[in-house]
Amino acid sequence: MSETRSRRRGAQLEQAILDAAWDELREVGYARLTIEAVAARAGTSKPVIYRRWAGRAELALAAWFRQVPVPQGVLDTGTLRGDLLVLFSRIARRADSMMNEVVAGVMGEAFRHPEIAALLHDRLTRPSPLTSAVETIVGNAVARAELPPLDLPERVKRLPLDLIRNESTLCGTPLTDETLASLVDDVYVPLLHGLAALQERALRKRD
Amino acid sequence: MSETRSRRRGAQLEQAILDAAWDELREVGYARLTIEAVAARAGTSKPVIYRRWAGRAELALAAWFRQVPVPQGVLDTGTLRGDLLVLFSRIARRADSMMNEVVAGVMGEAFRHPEIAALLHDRLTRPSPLTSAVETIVGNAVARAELPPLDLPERVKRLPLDLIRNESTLCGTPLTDETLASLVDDVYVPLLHGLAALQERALRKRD
DNA sequence: AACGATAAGAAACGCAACGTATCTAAAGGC
DNA sequence: GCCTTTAGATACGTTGCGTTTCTTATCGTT
Repeated sequence: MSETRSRRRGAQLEQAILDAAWDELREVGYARLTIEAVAARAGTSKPVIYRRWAGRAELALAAWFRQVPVPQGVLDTGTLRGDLLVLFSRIARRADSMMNEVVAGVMGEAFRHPEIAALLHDRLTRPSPLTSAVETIVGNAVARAELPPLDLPERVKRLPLDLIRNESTLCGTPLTDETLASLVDDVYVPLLHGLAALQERALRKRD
Repeated sequence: MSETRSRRRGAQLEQAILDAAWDELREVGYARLTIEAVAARAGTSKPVIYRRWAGRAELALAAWFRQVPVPQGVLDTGTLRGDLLVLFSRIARRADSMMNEVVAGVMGEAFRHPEIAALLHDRLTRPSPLTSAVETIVGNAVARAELPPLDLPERVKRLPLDLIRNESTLCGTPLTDETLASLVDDVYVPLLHGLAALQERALRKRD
């Protein structure tokens, strides 16, 4: 056993810690994440971690944010509903792997630490590959004349993720196809039609 | 100091513990809830609590469920949007007092304890005063001919609570009036119109 | 190449809360 | 008034916290 492993510093060490934290998150989840375990796994010690992050929440968020979202290929099933179903299940698949438990756990602490809440909120409301996927899908539907032209409020672009996170955090179990279908059929598609109709109506009234 | 306080048992003791747990929840939140503090506050001891509940999550849920929702007076501002705004802000006011942090915290543990997830899910999807308030409001709007008649899927009845919980858990801070207005104007009202339109369209096609 | 500032790594700290086990004596059922 | 149940008290070992102290490897500078 070589005791000669060189002593890491700076960015290299930071990466190793974040990798270890991510692995721990995947194995035991946020609730059982301990600084000590992360330190052990990264082959370092607690003070090194505490010098960089204030606590579990910051560390977990840093580890999470570093995982770059895999850019997803464009999709076009030919119908709005079909595209949305694919999008929703992609989100759900990615979501239930990890995110929800981390989000839930971190949120619990965000209650007392506004700066953590801010980090989290910022991350989850920022435009993302996901919101632009929504734009593309709706744009395609409009081009197909499945929908009248419409403006998407930011909140509506975020809604798929919010719906899925909500559902998935409450269930614990992975979302079923029926649930995803219900989100699309009972909520999102009607919402898009309603938005388009109301915007059209407002436009007509203005003339 | 009278050491003669009678020794409570059974239901009476249970109430006292749940009251103490609820008070602790309001004071320090779920993240800092400790069994020891609850025991101390209730004037009892840890084993008594562990004999009844398996851990923090179960205790917190029990304390929460026991708090009966205050039945709210009927509301009728004369418009769908107005009624919804009142409803949403009522929910938000009640929600951010406690619920979110407990839900977030419990969800963090639900990840590893399916039976807790089930309890929580059951509680949050069950018909409630809230879902019937939605029914009433929408019913009134239909009666006023603000909306065509429509069936509300269960998911749509639950949506106001879900939207507010989502927003409120992410923000940490109490929801602003603008946020509530955005939920109503960008999401819920369009959704109702879209649902009505699609249902109407489906009906017409069937004939 | 030697020096000095920086920061990693190891160890130990007191603290808080965990969940459990043991014991006593008080309450309620019969 | 006996007897089963169980509340309440106490103490236990354990875990992880967040911090402190100290040694020494690494890096930038001269």
